[in-house]
Amino acid sequence: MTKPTESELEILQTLWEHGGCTVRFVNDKLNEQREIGYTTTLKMMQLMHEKGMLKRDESERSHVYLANYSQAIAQKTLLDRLTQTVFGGSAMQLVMQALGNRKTSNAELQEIKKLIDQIEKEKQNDL
Amino acid sequence: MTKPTESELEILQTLWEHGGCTVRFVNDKLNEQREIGYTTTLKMMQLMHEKGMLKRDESERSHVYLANYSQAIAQKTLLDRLTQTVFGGSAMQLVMQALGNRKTSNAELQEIKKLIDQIEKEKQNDL
DNA sequence: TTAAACATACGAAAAAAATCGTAGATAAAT
DNA sequence: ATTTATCTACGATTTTTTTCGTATGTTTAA
Repeated sequence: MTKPTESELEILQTLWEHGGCTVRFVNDKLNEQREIGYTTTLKMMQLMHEKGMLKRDESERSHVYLANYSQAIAQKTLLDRLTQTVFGGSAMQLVMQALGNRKTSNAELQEIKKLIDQIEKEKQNDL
Repeated sequence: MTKPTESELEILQTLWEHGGCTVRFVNDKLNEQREIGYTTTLKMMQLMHEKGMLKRDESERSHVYLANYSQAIAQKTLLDRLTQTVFGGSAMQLVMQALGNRKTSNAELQEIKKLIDQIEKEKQNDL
């Protein structure tokens, strides 16, 4: 699957969050962020469908679109790319930035620690 | 400063890593990744210079370019955006992915733990 | 001292991404 | 039963990004 553009991501985001959506719904969502014409969104989603990035159900007059590109894959792909392009390949640096630059709740911090412990344990087992 | 495009990032990356560079040098670096003509890179860097994204020293025949857009800012900007667009705003999720999806060394994991402890302490002080 | 290599500037063009108008069909509202 | 609103499809157009050829001047090397 070819990497999504900025606009495509906006749409995917809506679909990831809400599941199956009509063009109308997605367009309304997008318009909460910025002005964008209905047919623009429509065209966009049609193209994404042709590309195989979205699935759609045409049984009703208002077609219902679904993401056919998982959030998990997008996360991995884009995170990898970001790591390469601005963090010189160091995932650690990225993590440090992410943690430092914003308020993360204590509970979240605990969870991350737990995750780290878990990773360390797995490493032990691999020896 | 306007957000850098993909190609601009490639160039910035080289400059961040190597400091002041000639077009020739940058072009050679880029060609280690993919084929790209010399004048293409030249034009690119000239445009970035006009935009204020790069500085340049014209005292020699081969101009020397420097990033005028800090890696730190790029990191923050793009990380924020990625968090919004594919992680539904959750920095934690991003961190988990980053840690889980790749081999991070023990030393690095320790450092992250340390960082977390530090953040927690700071939180204490703020109470 | 001439030819080859290398540099910048400039102008365009090609490619990619985003935007929208209009037509034609169907459904909803009056 | 009309009018109004809503959909999709289609075809362009606009904007942004990427790419490169050519002209022209300056070193370098033969």
